[in-house]
Amino acid sequence: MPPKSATIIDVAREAGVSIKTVSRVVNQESGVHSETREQVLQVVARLNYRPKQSARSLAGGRSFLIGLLYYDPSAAFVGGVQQGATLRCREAGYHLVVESLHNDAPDLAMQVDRMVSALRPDGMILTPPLCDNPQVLKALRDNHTPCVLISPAADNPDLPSVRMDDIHAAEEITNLLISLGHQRIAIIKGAKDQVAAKRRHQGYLAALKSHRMALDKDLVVQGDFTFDSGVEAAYQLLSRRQRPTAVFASNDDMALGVLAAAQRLGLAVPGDLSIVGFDDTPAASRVWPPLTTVRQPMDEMARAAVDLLVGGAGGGRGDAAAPSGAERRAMHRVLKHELIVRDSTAALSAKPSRLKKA
Amino acid sequence: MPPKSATIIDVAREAGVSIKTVSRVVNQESGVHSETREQVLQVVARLNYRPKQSARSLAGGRSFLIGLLYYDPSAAFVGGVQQGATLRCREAGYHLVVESLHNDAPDLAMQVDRMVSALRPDGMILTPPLCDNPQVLKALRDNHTPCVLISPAADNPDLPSVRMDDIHAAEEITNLLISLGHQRIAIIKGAKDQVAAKRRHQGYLAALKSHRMALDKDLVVQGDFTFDSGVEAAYQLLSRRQRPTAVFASNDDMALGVLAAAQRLGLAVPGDLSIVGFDDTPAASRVWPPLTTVRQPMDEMARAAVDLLVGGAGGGRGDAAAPSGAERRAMHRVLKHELIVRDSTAALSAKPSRLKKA
DNA sequence: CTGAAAGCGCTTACAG
DNA sequence: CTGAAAGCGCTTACAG
Repeated sequence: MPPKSATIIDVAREAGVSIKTVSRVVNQESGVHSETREQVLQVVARLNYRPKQSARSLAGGRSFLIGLLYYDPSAAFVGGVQQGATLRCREAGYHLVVESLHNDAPDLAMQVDRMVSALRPDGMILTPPLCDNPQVLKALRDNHTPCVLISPAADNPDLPSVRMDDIHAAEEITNLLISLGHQRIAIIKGAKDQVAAKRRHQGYLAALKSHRMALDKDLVVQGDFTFDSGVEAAYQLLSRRQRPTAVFASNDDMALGVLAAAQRLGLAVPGDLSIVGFDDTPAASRVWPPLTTVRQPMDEMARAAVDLLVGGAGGGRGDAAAPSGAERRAMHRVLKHELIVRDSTAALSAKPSRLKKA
Repeated sequence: MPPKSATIIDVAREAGVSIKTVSRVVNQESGVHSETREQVLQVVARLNYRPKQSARSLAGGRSFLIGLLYYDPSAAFVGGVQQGATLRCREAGYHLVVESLHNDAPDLAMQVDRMVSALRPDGMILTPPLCDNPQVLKALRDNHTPCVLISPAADNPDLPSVRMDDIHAAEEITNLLISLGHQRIAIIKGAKDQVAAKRRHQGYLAALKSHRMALDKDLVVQGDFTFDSGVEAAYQLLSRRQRPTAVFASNDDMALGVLAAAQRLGLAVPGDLSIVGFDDTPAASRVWPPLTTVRQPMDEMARAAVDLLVGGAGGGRGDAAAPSGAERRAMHRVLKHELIVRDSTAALSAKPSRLKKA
């Protein structure tokens, strides 16, 4: 027989106070005599009392649950987001419920609705591409569930968001290549329908422009963020009569593809070709040479998202009054990224080597 | 004002029945007249009624929550386990709460206790190394929380578990190398304190033995499952006067390290050296050549774990009667792995090439 | 096959 | 600074 665990009534009885006072102490409300508080705290410890989420939730309307919705579980950022979110949730006394959703499921809205109306999470964290999915957003709004968007395609005026500055990061990493003496710097663009792809391309263009370097259309190739598209793009690029001496792949998976292709072609990296990626995925540091890339502050972004949700920032309820300017700024946080310089980049060598046969 | 969502009372009123009958229909209990059932179902649909988890949990003692505890979020298997678990949970009407824990945190037991006594999950899924941590197990037992261990070091007679057969998988992949004509097959062992490392080593030895191949101690090197340890082990191995022609790294991260080292030394893979790993991590197929490896059926393992928990298999309560033989077998499931043959392995070439200079 | 009552363990709103 | 009462929305026993 599971010996029933202590309830608030047990604590109240033992401490000789009302349950309301126990509740006050446990919830750290002010206005309790410090002696009374101590008294209660001791009994709480002795009985190992822990308020039950279901009872608090039913009575108080707060579930102490935060939801995390994601699509592709293997996407570079999901792991980081989840890690940051669980940790921050624990600190704040919340718990993280995760749900893996297909972005194009026909019953997507219903799946979200089911989860939200059953669990009543106090907030929801959405990752791309779900954070840009109108169906998901509507289901959440209909249920009056606050949410925070991680790296949305566009800042939604009504919904708080957290992201990094893709444009500047891309500009910086391109600048790094330029500062190493590279003139023929190719870019492999990401999936057409993803805004991150567009922003990184913009950053690349900005870097060239600020150095008054002409854009060579031959050095711009379309990819789709997959390893295979990186391989293919690399073959295109490296078969040109005038090879690029550096490639900026819009994410690590594609950069890994470029590296693989270069190796097959017998090109030395970084000797014959410098390569940079974006994301700092686990694989980026498990190849040789390890990739120079950009680390997205995923965990910090997730922590910030949790803070927005539990901190009573209150944004995203959908029925709130129009936010003021300052509120708007607090609602859209941009976090600092980090340039990770490793061994896949080097100064342009004086005389580029010939293609060795593969 | 959030328009209050429908409660069981609303449904009962509209359908002209008692709330108990609504409860029966919603919970799919038998013994309701089919006309009544239809009637209720219609109202449920019209009002978009969904029972609230907190109320069900408080009244019924079931939370419809399953917990997943993990340590290293970047560990190869965590992603797969989580994916399988969320999906199966959704099918079963449950939700997955995740928690990232440090295996050596001083307050580990308390962290587990806090989560469990607050949330009262109906079951808990434990991944290595937490599934072998006595503190964690004790905290769960004290709270009478059923749990399932994923790939535990040893089968616990009282606790259900799900795992794959590491020994046979290692034997098979070693056999693959042997069948390709390799005679000098090195192994890089995994972390000393992990049972998977030991089992894979056993499988390697079994394969050699069944082919009456002598064990060359020089070809057995200690690693610790990290990329760096793979690099280091490879340098040791490849600097021997008699190089191995194939390497079995006990996991993909180390195999990637071997690949990186081989490339630095100017060895062709698989031409000069065949490499196999274990895990089928994302990175394994994002390098060139892609790695031959073993896929662990993580998602299926997680699904099986959820089934054991919600299927009322009832194991793991810690206060149950001693299980019978058949029960014991059902409690310890072993799932089928898969050999993934890619391009990092090839038949032994007639004349091994010399070391090119790096 | 159906229902009336009690109760799960908390918080809210109100009093004092 | 503290407490008595009501109620959150369900399920569990129990009746019939």
